[in-house]
Amino acid sequence: MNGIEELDWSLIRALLAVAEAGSLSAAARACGISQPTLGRQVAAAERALGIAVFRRHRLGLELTEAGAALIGPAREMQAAAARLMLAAAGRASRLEGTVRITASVAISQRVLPPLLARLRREEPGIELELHPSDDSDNLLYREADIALRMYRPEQLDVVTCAIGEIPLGLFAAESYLARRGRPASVEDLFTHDWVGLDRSDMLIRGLRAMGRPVSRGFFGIRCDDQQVYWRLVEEGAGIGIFQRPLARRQTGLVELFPDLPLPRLPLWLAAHQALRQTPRIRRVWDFLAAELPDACGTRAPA
Amino acid sequence: MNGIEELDWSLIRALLAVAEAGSLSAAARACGISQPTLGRQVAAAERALGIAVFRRHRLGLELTEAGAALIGPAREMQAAAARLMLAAAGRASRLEGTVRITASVAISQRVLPPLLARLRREEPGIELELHPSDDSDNLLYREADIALRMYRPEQLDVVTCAIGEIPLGLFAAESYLARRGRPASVEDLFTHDWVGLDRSDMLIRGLRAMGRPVSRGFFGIRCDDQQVYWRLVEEGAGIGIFQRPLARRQTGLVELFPDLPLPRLPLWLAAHQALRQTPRIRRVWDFLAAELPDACGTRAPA
DNA sequence: TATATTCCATTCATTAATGAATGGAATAGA
DNA sequence: TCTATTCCATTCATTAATGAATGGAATATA
Repeated sequence: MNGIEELDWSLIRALLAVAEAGSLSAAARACGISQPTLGRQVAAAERALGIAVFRRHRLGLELTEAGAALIGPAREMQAAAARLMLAAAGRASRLEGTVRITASVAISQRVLPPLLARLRREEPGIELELHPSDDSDNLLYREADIALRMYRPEQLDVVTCAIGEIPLGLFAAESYLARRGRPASVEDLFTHDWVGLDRSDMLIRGLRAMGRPVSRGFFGIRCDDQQVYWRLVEEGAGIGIFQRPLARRQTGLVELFPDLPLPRLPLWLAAHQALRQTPRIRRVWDFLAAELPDACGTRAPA
Repeated sequence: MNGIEELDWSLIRALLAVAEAGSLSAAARACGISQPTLGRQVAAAERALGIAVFRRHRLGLELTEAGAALIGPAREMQAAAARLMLAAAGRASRLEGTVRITASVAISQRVLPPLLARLRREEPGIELELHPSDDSDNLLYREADIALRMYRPEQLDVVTCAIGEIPLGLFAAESYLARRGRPASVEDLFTHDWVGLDRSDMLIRGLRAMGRPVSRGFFGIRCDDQQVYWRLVEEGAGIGIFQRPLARRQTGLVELFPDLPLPRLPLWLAAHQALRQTPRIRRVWDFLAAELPDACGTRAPA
């Protein structure tokens, strides 16, 4: 290739990865290649372009002024590449390839495994990647094809489907109740130990809506990590609030005041509009839309 | 690399090259790689994208409908890559690297060698590529950094510099004149044999402007290839018209009627605007702008 | 001060990509 | 009908790219 088309486009992508990650090692990890390889690719790009794109220092690589001038076009290539791949995905007709799903940690652990196992049996050509995450970051576009979210994503170009509302319930471990006694009334509930959340104010807002304003200090122990939250309640650290259908499957947990009106968690399925036309993603979407209401207990028993 | 950034960008370029060339072999030649390699790259891209980008048939590869949807984004990547490389070239500060020059065959052979040899001695860090071509295709953007043209390029973004006008002269070989006698008058000229051009009508137009309209058949022998044209006249095939300064350096050729008013050939230097700011290209440009008027005889003797 | 961590750069063995050579198919022209 | 040409696809040897391992430097921490 002659003239200005000499530069291998893959090298441009290497430049962009390093510019974004700030170091060879971090960029190499993100790209799934080795650090020496990426270093060589950056060096090759610099030789081909005739400029120093980065300054090397201990904590990584920093764009030179000349290098910074390349980032705009590199990003445009990236966006165009994304469009190309979306266009191709929209034309793929086989039920093959990878579908990446992101969902909360709780749902990833307690709802999706049996469903996805079944889906794999029904569609052996479709490979599934499950990314548990409680981050509310918008992962949808870059790292997942389908997202399960407890709020309605409002990003442009994203298609959403309401699965239902997940009922919540108060639960305590049998060991806790054996030690502290079972709350005799709703008022009594608030004399007990609770497990709370650290940075999230979800529980505080929920209790305020019940007419019970509390502060962070009300929760003697707090943790945002859902897995750890479950373990704390299971071990008798206090009363916790869970998605009722999931907690009812957990032995050793007792529901308190099942008829107490608690807020419900909405559950939405989301996918990028263009990707959703891809047969494999369409298949997974339809499967989840059909199966999740029952699996999450969002549908009243018939 | 996760998500939609999985596809090696170099494969996209391969797709584009084949889409534009219409066959693996032609695209491979244009890219300077082998046909099997390109075939593999296209196959790898098709596998990664999960669609058939091309239909193979005897005379090459034809875009499928799905493949055609990819060309827009691929072209956008190409444009962005070009912008990136222009940005980099504008930041290169060393007098190093390759400069590609295109000029007519005659000038490439008879004018530029001594000049470029000298430039190489003055600037050993600059590598030069010379592409002789009589094509009036716009090669400027893709295959050459600097072009010498006998017309003023009017493409947008191209900077031009007038070098001067090359005087033309009528010449014949001594052997021809020994055999046919020297033309006694201008009228006598037209009873002689002439070497003409095949597809180009330049000579016909020139003679018409002299009040001597002739048809193609007036030239008993015709060839568009400049090298062959020279050889034919040298071998005594007939009278030819040449750039006077170049022909005067050729032993064995005699100029006829030096005072006969003939059209003159304009000579222009052209470069892409953004590229011309690159130090090495700037250096070559300045050198040629300074040296070419004398070398081509476009400047009147002081 | 010693240890741990993270970074980039280099070496060497392994793997992947490439190109030369070849074959088969289709078409045009003598 | 035979030959020449151009195309894509395949095989095998060669070359280039890659990754594991390693080393040195800089910084933070016990």
